[in-house]
Amino acid sequence: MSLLPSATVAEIARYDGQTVTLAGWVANKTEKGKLIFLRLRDGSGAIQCVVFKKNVPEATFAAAQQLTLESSCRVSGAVRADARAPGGYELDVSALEVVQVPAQEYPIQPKEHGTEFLMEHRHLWVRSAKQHALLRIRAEVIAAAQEWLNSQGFVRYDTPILTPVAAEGTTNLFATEYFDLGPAYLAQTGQLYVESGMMSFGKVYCFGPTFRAEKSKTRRHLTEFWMIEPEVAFATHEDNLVLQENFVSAIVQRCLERRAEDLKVLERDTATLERCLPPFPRISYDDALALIEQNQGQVEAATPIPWGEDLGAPHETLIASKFDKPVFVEKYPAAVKAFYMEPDPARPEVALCADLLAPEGYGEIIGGSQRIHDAALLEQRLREHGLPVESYQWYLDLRRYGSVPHSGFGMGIERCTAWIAGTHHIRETIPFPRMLYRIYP
RNA sequence: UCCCCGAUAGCUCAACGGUAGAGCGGCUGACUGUUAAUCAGUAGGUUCCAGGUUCGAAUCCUGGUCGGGGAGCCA
Repeated sequence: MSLLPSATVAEIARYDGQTVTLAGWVANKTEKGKLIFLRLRDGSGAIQCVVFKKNVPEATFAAAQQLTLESSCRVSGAVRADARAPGGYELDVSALEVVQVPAQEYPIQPKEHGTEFLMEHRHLWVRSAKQHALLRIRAEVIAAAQEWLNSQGFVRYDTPILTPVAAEGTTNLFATEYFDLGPAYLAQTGQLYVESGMMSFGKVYCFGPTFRAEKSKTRRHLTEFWMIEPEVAFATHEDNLVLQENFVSAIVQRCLERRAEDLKVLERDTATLERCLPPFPRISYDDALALIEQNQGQVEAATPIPWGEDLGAPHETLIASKFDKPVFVEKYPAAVKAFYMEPDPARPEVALCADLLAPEGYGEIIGGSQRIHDAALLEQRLREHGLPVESYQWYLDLRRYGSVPHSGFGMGIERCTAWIAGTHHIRETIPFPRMLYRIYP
């Protein structure tokens, strides 16, 4: 015997006139004497179920009266199109099987709550309509990203989460003891490892959680976030930018196609998303400095900076505000960037790198570069950054045996989702966000 | 690590040194079209913690705890 429903709310229209059994949770209930309205949520959507006292046995009506918010139940009845019902269809209930009525009142009410309260109840909050829509969009972003790369001939190549050394510096790492082999660190990128796969398969990507012990307390930061990192052999910096704009556009367009309902729930203005088609505008770091100079005062704290200094968050906001599509900022001073970035042959003081800034102030969603493919230069950079060259021998090997120019990038799933969904804070784009002052639940 | 803000009923908040309050939610009752229903009734408090000032502290002061926003850094 199965307890599975015979239909889902998402496909209710095809059952018009038929009797079906739905299974789910009570999202809302209104009693009106001999009439009870239940809004039933089944994971695929929500539908209004109507219980008339005269249409059901006394015990069934009594059971319906007992239901409270988030009670679980199985409901049978005839599907009927009704203009009065939200969603266009409702269920005329003929039978009701209560699975559980909570002993205590469900904490989250259909009204305003504070952030702290909601975060404390994150395990329940994910049932709410807005969170449901947001997490569905996250799932779509992930599926779209992987399926698009697969369709382009990429091979998924999983990189380790426990690593012996730091890729981008040592201060922002979570450490743990690894048996008798000393400290191990949670990966803050899969990039170095994925480069080995690039030499094996040509086009690869890794996808998984990454960890940064940064004491960041902003709406753009999590200590644990998910990143997808493609890497391509023989790809130059230029090729890399083309790949990124095609990749991001494909993800956005797929969300527009398949998650229109969820974007509507979130009241997302989709106009800027629809414009998100290649090519994306590109400006150099030098142009960015000029742009900041010309527009000072427009964004608070976006004050002019001397050449060689990295852009801050307010600067990125100002730059992004000048474009109606994602914009690449390329060729940063090599000194402020990671050790593995290839210098521009025409101007060795800048790196062949780019950040992709999302429109509307959602910040940097991609960071990428062409990688150094010369073993001697790479080793020199390791030394300049004070990194232990012995630990990077395997990484240097990649440049000793058939080295080729290659490029890649990393896209943050949460930041990308926050932008597409139009959510202010990225903590809502992952089921259980990990932040500086929160690890529960 | 630094700067700013906050903590009062289950939730969202008010109470300007002088009796601890409202709305929502809960519970009880009424209602055949509700969409976060409406109406009537009802229960519900260690005002984050510790100390201080004062005749008197939710309110002022000091320290702490927890949380929120931002910076730096990054995706």
